[in-house]
Amino acid sequence: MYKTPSPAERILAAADKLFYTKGIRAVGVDTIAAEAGVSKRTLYNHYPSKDALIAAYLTARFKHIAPSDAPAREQILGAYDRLERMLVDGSFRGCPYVNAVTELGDPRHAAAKISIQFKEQRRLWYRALLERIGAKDPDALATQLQVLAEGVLAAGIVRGDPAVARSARAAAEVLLDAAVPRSARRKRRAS
Amino acid sequence: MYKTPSPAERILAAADKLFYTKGIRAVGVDTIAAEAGVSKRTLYNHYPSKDALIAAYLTARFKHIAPSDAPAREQILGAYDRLERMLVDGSFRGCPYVNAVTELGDPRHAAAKISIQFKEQRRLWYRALLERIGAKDPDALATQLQVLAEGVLAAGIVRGDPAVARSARAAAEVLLDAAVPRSARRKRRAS
DNA sequence: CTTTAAGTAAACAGGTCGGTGTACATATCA
DNA sequence: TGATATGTACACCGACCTGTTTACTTAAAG
Repeated sequence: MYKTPSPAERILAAADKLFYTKGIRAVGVDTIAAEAGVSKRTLYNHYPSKDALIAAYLTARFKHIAPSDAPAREQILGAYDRLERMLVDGSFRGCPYVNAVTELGDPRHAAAKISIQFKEQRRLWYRALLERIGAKDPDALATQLQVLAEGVLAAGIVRGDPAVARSARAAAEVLLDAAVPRSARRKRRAS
Repeated sequence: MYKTPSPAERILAAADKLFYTKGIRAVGVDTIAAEAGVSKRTLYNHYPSKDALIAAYLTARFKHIAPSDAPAREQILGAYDRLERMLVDGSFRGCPYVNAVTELGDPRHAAAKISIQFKEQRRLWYRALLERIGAKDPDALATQLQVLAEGVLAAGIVRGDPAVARSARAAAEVLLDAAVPRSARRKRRAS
């Protein structure tokens, strides 16, 4: 059923794994080529430079969150549950976009632009859900919820305690309760 | 009045500036020696390795927050105001401890231990203040406030919008209001 | 005056990095 | 069959990295 992955796909998969877990600057192109089971020449035939490979790596991680019909509050709080699951995973290394900007330093690098786009996409996801439940000032609250998530990712790098994610989830609940008008907070019955 | 800084001090100052603004891996010891106006030999006489210099750089940044008699709530919210000021500064590059762990990757590096200590110290600073105003569950709330701050630092790396810090401050106010018992929230009169 | 400590300048050692050049193998398709 | 595209294997380049060595200069202390 599954086609054997093409060289380009294997290269990207190897780059994803190594760039994320070891760090972009810590991994050389030779290592990626070896991990992909591909010669360095082939790697450079598919990606003209390491920078291009970095950009492809970040773009490929740019996963859109599947739209869902679940209650908005559940979806939002679910994001923090996912963070908690990421934290317990041994290969957790924080946010790949923040890491890339940190490691590369240069704000003109393509990675910087991709990272900004990703963060904004996430913020808009929060905001759309907040508008759906009629939260007041959904724009500011979306920023707050995302900063909270960002904080979990950052804190998780230095000490991956999943309790941090649970605390953030609890904080998000407080913020939601304070911003969602009482009329919209009717009890949901089991279905 | 000011003594001319010793070589060791100049080296540390140069390392601080370059490590923070350009990144640890992006800066070589030669560059630091040149910036300090010191030969490489002298640098290695004071710091036996780059790793030792990195550790010294992080330790030197380990500033304890000056204890203050100001109201606890003011002190806590003031932390977010300081974040906002950092964001507008052009040389802002996020949290040096998180950056170091990200850039070095190795969790056994001395930088990792130093970073954990720093983060825990900050968390305890929040907690002590929260206990003083009788917040309920000061331990969890301290974590939440710190995650919020951490999130501002991380978000500021990819897009240094100071509005993020203001949003975080507002979120902190909501969290504080929800956790501080009504009895302790008596109006403070102008003095 | 001489000794000793601490500094400079510059070359060097051994290694890794990103990236290229060359020669050879394989597979597809006209 | 033979042309073309795509792959491998591997040596090679220049640049830069951490860290060391050598030889020379200062400056203060006994």
